[in-house]
Amino acid sequence: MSTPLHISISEKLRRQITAGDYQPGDKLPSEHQLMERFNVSRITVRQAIANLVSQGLAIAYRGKGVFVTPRKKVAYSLSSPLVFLGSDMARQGIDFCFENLTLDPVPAPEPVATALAIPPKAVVYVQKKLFRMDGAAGAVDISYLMAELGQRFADTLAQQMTFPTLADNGIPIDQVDAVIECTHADYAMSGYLEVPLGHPLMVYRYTAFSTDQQPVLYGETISRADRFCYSLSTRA
Amino acid sequence: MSTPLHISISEKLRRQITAGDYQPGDKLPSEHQLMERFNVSRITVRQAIANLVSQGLAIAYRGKGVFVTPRKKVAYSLSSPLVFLGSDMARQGIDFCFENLTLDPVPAPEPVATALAIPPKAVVYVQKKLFRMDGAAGAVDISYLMAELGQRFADTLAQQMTFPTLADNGIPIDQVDAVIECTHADYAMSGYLEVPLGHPLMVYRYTAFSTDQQPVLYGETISRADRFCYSLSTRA
DNA sequence: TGGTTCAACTTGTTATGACAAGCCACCTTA
DNA sequence: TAAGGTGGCTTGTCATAACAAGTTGAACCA
Repeated sequence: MSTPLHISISEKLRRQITAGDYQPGDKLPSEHQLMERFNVSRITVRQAIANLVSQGLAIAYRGKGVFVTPRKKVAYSLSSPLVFLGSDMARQGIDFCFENLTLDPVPAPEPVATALAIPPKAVVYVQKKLFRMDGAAGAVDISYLMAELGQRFADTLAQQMTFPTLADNGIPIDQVDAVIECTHADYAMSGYLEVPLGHPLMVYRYTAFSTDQQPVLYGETISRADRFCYSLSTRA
Repeated sequence: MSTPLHISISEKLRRQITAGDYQPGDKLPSEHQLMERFNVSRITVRQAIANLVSQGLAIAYRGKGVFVTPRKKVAYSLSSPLVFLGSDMARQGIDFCFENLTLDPVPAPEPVATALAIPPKAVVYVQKKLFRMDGAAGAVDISYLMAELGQRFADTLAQQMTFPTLADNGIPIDQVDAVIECTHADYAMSGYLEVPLGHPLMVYRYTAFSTDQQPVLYGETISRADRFCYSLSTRA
């Protein structure tokens, strides 16, 4: 066997997890128990557990133990971006709500100004929202809205999602250009989303256009990659 | 200071990276040099480097050193999934090619049978392809093709992408349903994609339908999350 | 000059040992 | 009974040590 010990141990545990010997939420044997079971040093056991954690299969709590991570992901449909996110969640049996963190006028940063086709440092409204799924923090949305719209709908935006707010006031969104990528939690995000530093995140970066092809809204939805996925359907 | 040594060291290095002291592609100091610079043990240095790697900022190669990860990501457009992937790459100035790893008839695993609406264990053709961008392994595609199609086009499939092969033979793809999610490299994928275990990956899991609404192809494109992102445009 | 060998340098694996720090249940005490 | 402390469990941090294995370039030989 030229495969490292810690690999063969973490693979053995992985198979036990996927086979159902350890259910989501179950506690794995302690490091000491694994040392005896596999007759290896603690370093090797810890490396094996680190492998599982880095693969998103387990999560360790100091003083408590290592637990199998719950599995199910929530799908966010991209096929019709105008749908209220909450209804998407409700259809999957998830209790969805959002918290308005901030809503302020600021000078537009460079990428925002480019996306919205306005001069750099022109005033835009930036809104930070925290999305909760079944009570747990799941995603943060940071969106930049054209100044006149932000000012006009400030009260509503704090309580209702952005797309419905705009649509209700005669500004339907016609097109959304977006990019999906993967990043890691920095210090700020690890605080918002209650995850460790470096935890994998998905970023949905979008620019929304109104019916007259004018960019109206630019933003990023940053979500826990272990909780979220995106679904879409494309036709020729 | 109650923050662990390895955290403060990796944060120091992270700041140097983001400040540009170490450019993308640059080699970081060796473990030995970092031990002397910070006056700590090798365990601590290795933990600090592991932090950077888990945050996607660096990548380690045995015998060579630790390097700052290159930053630019290649965008894969999802708006028209029928486009030949290579032309997407070429437009971004990327040299694209693929290697046929395997192409074999196998009994369909359960999720494949469900997606293709065939009985479990019915024969399908599974093809593994390795995508190379500028020579470096960037993505693996594992696709399952209905048996009669796999048998008919086996020779062509080893040299040409699947969608063009089907289209050239009168089987155009009309609709693609897909899910995008984030996972981590297991042992097999870390070998294919030349990344460390646990490296973040993006999965594009698709079912392609022909014009008669019949599922024809099911598969997963698994790509390095530090190299790839997905772009899409949706209309109301 | 061309090819091979080898030494030095890199990261990877693994052991042993020690203490810190978080969590929890049990036991003592008021 | 209720409050608080304590001990034993857990994972986290960090040191020293040794060898394995991949990479590279310089020295050597043909």
